[in-house]
Amino acid sequence: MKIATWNVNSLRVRLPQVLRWLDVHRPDVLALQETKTEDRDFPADEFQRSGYHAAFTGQPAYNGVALLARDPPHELLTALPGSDDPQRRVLAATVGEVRVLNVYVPNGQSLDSDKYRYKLEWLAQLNRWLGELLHHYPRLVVLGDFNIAPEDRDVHDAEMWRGQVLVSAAERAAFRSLLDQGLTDSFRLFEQAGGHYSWWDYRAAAFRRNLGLRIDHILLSAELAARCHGTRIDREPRAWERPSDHAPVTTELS
DNA sequence: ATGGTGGCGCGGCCA
Repeated sequence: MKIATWNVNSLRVRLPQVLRWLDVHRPDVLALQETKTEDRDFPADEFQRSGYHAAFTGQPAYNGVALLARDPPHELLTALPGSDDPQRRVLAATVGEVRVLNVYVPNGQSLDSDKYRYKLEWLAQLNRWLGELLHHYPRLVVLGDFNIAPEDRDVHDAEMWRGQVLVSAAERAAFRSLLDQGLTDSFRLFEQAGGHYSWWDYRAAAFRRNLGLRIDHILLSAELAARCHGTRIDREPRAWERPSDHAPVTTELS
């Protein structure tokens, strides 16, 4: 089973790239973030023609998450439990025997921002939900744009980034809490080296110079981690014309 | 050079 995640930074702009990528890689599940698409405008028909069912929760201009799946997704949830947050950042569904939780974690903007406090509170809510999720769904994958580089080796220049948003100690502690509850960063099951990134700023030719961060993750419950054969970051679409600033990440499970 | 690029939507916000 192939499960992938991709922050597309506008599905309207990136639809041809997503269809192209799906056609080549044929994942069983693709989680999208930053669709920036209202539900009534979601291009479900286009994905249907490519053999994918779609589940989605979106809003105009910002946020928005979706799941594309070859088998129909069911038991949909579109928010953190008990949350009345209007920002569309969560989509959970069951596909086959796997529970999939697609997240678009808030960016946080800067450490002195209200958005940073919102990010940490959002992560605390996710952490509070996770124990229950793992209890109910031993085959759980939590994936998406976490907007956190977990360790210095996930950052192109750790000294330059030190203390900034996406790498701060509080964000990393929140990410670590997800792992401590029983999730595994599937990328690190197979690759220990630095220099592997999933996001590169549009500015300053960051991709060409590989000045990136690894902030898109596929986290697996113990049962799924034991079945994981590999997780890779596909840099190819980042080099296409008019790319997303994020690369897709894919994991393979037996 | 507190810049740079991109998306949304048409001014300013967000990443």
